Amino acid sequence: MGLGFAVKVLGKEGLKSNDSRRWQSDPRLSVSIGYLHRIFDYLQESGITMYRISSEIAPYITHPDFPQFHRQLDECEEELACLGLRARELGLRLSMHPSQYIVLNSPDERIYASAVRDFVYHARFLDLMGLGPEAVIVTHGGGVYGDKTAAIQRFVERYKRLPENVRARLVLENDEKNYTVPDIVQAHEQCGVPLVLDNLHHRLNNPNGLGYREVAQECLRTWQTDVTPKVHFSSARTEARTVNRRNRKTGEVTQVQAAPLPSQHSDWVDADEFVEFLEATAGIRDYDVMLEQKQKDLALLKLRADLAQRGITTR
DNA sequence: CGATGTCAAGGAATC
DNA sequence: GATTCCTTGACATCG
Repeated sequence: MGLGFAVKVLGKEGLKSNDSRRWQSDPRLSVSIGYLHRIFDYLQESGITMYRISSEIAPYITHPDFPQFHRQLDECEEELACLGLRARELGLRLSMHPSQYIVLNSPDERIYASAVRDFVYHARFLDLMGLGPEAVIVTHGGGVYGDKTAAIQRFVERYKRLPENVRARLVLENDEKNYTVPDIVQAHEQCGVPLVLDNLHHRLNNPNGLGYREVAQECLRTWQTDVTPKVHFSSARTEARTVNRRNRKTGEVTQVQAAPLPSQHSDWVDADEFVEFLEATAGIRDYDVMLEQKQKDLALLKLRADLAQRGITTR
């Protein structure tokens, strides 16, 4: 089982995950690629084999108002091939996760069109790196718009019409508000999209009270036999945090103990909870785990150590 | 330098 | 139909 983390590196100073300057400063994908090389160095040093690349890696590349950014992939073909070669040498499993604004099933044709543009850019980015089918693009079901069946149907029809290289990488994850595991299973049955199980989202959005084993069985079987399935795992924050709250009228700032929202990610993985998940899903099929904790790579390394103490080894 | 405001983008709830 | 929240981190701006 491989363990991965998302985007931001905390274990080493000065590692940026993308060129995040504003458009006025002419940010560039080539700068981001340089950052990724440094991150790959760190992954190699720390023995981490899975990583989610920032979706902001190519700044403004699909922004309708800034055509000067739209050709960045063409400009960086060689650099991307070189970066991808390195990723393969290091045995990295890479992935991407477009932002919440990318909604394939929106009834608004313009939003649909921009979602396709964004997926096309993500897929081409991974293609230019020469990565295999394990390098997936994760998305959510989108909005419900008052009729979930119709909304799922729209996702399915549009998925079928995506370019082949996008369909080869796009995978669907259950979310904490709209699309449950049974909902995304319905989408899979109609278009074949592989499914990513997110344990925390499942805990928050599980009206039928399904157990980890049954939802894992449903999701893991949706992946081709030659690609290792991926799940998302995170422990929820349970402790209250001290937050500064500003009074709207007076501007006065007071410190308040904020109860955790059930959907907030905790700093660290609860190893007991993780083992519980492992045991619940044992024997179904091998899978990789993308961790989504606040402490990012540090949480991964701590979990790896905690698991090793229990005799469980991870990549 | 620290504090605060802003950011390209959607959806849903609220009025 | 318009406004606000959701949630997030880093950049930009202001004092």
